Amino acid sequence: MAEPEQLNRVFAALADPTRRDLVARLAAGDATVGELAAPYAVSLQAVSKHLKVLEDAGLVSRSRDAQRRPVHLEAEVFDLMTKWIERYRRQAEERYQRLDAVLADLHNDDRGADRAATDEGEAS
Amino acid sequence: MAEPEQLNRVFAALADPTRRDLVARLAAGDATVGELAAPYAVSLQAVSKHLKVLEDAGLVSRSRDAQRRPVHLEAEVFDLMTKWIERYRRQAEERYQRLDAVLADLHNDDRGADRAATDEGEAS
DNA sequence: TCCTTGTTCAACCAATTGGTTGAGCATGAC
DNA sequence: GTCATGCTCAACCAATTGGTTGAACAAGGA
Repeated sequence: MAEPEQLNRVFAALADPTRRDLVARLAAGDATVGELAAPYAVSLQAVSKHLKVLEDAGLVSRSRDAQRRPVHLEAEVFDLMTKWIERYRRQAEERYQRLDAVLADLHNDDRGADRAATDEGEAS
Repeated sequence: MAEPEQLNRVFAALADPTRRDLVARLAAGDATVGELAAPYAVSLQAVSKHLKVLEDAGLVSRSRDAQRRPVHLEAEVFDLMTKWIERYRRQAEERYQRLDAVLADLHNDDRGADRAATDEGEAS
């Protein structure tokens, strides 16, 4: 899958609180669709749909065990997101630091100018 | 804003490639709506809507400069996402490590049993 | 073979989303 | 005041989404 398209799907998948909760519970271990659906007020079919969304995003995989379809979290996909996020956070932070440096320089120049003026005043 | 609701909005906001591109460009510095809209094929109003989604998610803020509305990236919100992601990634990784340890133990036991059996064979 | 269990598929519905266009508003320039 | 600029608001449209129910499928147990 193209990376931008996968980013679309992963972010969209995690935009739903039910799906985030599914991911949270799957981090503790694999589970079947029935087990996953039990705590929610919605139908089993709705949960099955949510799992399909997560699967299409590459966040989970499903195998087979008799009638059951155990669901497994594929945590590597998280890296795709954190890489994207960290890249721009770092860029923004570096920009702030440069801005701070410029402001600090301006401040120092001001203080330097003040001190020079004072020195001149004292000398005159 | 409640944290789950903000997570909904932030993830949903970044699920759109145009909005991710806006964030990427804003990481390089503030910009006006017109500047941001220029490279895209869509109308200025569409970009304005995208910026509203990013603003509602807390990802950008807008101030005023005469007729212009400079847009500014609020990079702190990224932390909310990375905190959520890292929590479950760590949990999943720890689980894998425990599983590896169990498998290694089983393997050692097997080798131990093999060796014991061999020893017994050799001893008998 | 038929039944039960676990799950998916299909059709439908209401709400949301991303886009459009046209009108309107805020602000500085004349 | 009038005008131009930069942007938002409102109404609308097609496509997508999250939910429903009912039917169908896959696989083990009686």
